[in-house]
Amino acid sequence: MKLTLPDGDKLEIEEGTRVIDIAYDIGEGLGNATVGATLDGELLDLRDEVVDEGDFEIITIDSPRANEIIRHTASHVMAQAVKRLYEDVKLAIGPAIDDGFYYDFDLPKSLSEENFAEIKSKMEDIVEEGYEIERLTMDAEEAEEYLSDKNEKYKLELLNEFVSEGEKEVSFYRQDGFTDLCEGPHLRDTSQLKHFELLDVAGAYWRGDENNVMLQRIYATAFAKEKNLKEYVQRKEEAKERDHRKLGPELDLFTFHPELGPGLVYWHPKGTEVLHQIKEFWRAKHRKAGYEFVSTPHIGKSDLWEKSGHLDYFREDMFPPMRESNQEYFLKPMNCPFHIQIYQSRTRSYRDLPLRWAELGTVYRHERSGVLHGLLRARGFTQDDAHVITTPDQVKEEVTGVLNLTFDIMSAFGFNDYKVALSTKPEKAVGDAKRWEEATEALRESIMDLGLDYEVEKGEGAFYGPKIDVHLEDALGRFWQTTTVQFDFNLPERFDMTYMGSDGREHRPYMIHRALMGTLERFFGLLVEHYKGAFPVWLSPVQVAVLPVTEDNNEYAEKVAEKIRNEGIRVDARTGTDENLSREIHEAQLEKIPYMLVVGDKEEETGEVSLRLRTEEDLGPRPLEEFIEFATEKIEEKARL
RNA sequence: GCCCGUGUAGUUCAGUCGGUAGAACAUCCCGUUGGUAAUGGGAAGGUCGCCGGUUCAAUUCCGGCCGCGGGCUCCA
Repeated sequence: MKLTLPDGDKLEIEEGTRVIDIAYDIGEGLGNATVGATLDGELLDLRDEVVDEGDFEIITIDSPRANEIIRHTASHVMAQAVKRLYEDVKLAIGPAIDDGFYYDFDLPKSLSEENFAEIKSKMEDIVEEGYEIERLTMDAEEAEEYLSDKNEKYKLELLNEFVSEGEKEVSFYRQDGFTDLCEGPHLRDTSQLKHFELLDVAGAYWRGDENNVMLQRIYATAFAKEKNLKEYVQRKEEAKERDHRKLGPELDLFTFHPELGPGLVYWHPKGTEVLHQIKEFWRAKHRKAGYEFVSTPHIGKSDLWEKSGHLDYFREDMFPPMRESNQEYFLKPMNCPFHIQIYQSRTRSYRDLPLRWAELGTVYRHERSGVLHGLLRARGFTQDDAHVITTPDQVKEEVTGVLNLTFDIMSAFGFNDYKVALSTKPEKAVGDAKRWEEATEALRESIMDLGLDYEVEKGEGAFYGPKIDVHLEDALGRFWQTTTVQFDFNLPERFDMTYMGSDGREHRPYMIHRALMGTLERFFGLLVEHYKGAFPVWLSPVQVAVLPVTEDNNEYAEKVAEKIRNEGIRVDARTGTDENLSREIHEAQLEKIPYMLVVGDKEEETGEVSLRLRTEEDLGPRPLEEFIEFATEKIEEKARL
């Protein structure tokens, strides 16, 4: 049989030849460097026998795909180290993940970061001792006996599952005395493991189920080159620097006051200014896209939530009710039932559709205490919510419209890379099959029409309808879920929404929930991290700081500021302080104010201002009018600076 | 909600092997009128997260609760 090599050459091999033997066949150097291979993109262990034809590529320790293998082996080495160190350790699972790997253990001792040094040092021993890693296979019975002997109850559970899935044989990997039920792939030798770091210890439920016991998980990472490990650590530090929970209070944008209610945001004047800019922009874009705006109450009687089904299915996530005489009122966790009331206020005709109703609706959800995370996961938040109510034949066009609007808005914030996910019908679902199919197809076709790459998340849709989620990539290459476009077959049914068709009969409309930025809080948080607090001029709470050189220039500074303010630009004259210029610049710099105007005797004489950017560039003096023109233009075009 | 960690001035942190605490920055006051990232001096500021227990004495030891952080689960 033939394999196609990366350079296009065909390699004739005998079926069942091992990866490592193929590598040596190509060249001895390559053979020595081999840690695995890919066949049509699938990762193979170096010990695997190749039985299919396809695109074949050898992986050496330096290739990007090698990380997966390195980390998998690193997780075994870590597990072995933990077993060497502590009593009564049972192994659960230890896979490679995106940025590293982890291993889940069950042991009586509770692990903490203080133990990292000794674990790492034992790992280094195992690396130094340089054990060959061998693979062995056992049939189900043998394996069961072996694992029972070792008292590895979690591994036994996994084994039983494999067997019930029809596996006759399972593989183990062994280095020194350490043997682990494992599919691989792995390195050839523990000495190939060079650069690794333990990162965190955390709890994790066995099999991810909160009804199961909690295991102890150690997160760690490993790389082929020290340089890459350092870069990774740096990236983590950079992310810490950008953390909106640190920058928010530092830049006087917002605070939390947990003693007065965890997960509830207090927006300071500067944060509120930024928020207003975002909202104004959002409104303008929606108006242009043919949306109308609605405003609805924050609370509603229990009848409403009973009818919507929230009290049955969402109650845990709602704040407890407030009572008024013998009635219960609930804070809204969603806006939809209210929008439906507006729809129901009169008989709707097919001529009215589509309706596109948007509201920056503030909702409250009683999120479980452990999940709160600054602005990204709060208990009170504002959705940039809208409901699109359409006839069946308008569905696709409406979805396309929503996606276009999304990308239009996002590009203004400098987001141009996305991941799109289409989630299909889950096992437990309401609504008829035909509607599910139509809606899912409409979503799919819209994505295709826009030429977007997307992934299908099978069965991941909500019980009430399929959805599209969009994840944005930020300046640090991290992805954030923002946009969601969801069909709802449940609420129109529950509220018996109808419209009069051209045939004179009542029809059930399609309803689409959509939030483009997701929630303003979350979006704001991600903007802070994306920009590292240095908002583009149009968003900056203070766009210009006027800095007098001495107090004698205060009057001129005020005059300059007034002229700028009259042009609608947000400006702050720093005349209330007698600090020297360097100090004023230092402070404006820390506040990340885009433009600093230095005004001293020289400027006062000529009616000029000296412009300094927050990027530390001194652009020198220019007439005030010229600066105003410059700034206005930058704001207009939504420039970064 | 669960596991681990953690909680000292506005902020970042030190400290007390049980005798009620200290620095830097920020704040306020005084002096300096300074030309592109921190002027000098002084003052004020903390029931050491909350409640309970042990003790002559608790910020320190023990227990409970709350919050925060890293994860897990959850996000109809």
